[in-house]
Amino acid sequence: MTENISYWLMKSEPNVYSIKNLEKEKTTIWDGIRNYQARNFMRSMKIGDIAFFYHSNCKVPGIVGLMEVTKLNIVDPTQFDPKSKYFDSKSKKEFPRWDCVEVKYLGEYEKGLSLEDLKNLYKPNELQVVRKGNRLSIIPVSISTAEEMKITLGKFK
DNA sequence: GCCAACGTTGGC
DNA sequence: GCCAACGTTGGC
Repeated sequence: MTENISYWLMKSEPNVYSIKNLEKEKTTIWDGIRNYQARNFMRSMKIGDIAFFYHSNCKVPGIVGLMEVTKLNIVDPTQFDPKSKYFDSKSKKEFPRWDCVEVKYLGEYEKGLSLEDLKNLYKPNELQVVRKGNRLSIIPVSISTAEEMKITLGKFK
């Protein structure tokens, strides 16, 4: 029963929220997304979808782990919290602007794939994250690329 | 710290 | 609706 699964890549800065944080928490809501394209990708996710956990803005950026989408359409609470850096004064409770998904920890890879590895393996049209200047924090990954990457990534720790 | 590549905002 | 100015992301 894998025919309807979509694959994604989700970035997080490890000094903000790393794969170790997710390992401890087991699940998390992917809050703080303030980009419409990224939000819309989350809206098109389905339960059971698989996402690669990517560490960005760090010494060795790259894929470090794997997650599964477990809940959809969660209103992002940080948009209503004036103390949060993600507070959005224009978002109304009746019409929340930002929503997200919950994801579950599946594992951290023994080796992972650095951005440098990914650039050697894939062309920009095969994997958006290797495209120069790509700033989108949630991007779709094609089934063929994703399945190949899973094989290359190998075992969890 | 620099800067390329965007996305957003707001004046007109 | 255009576009300049500004802000942010994120690799390097």
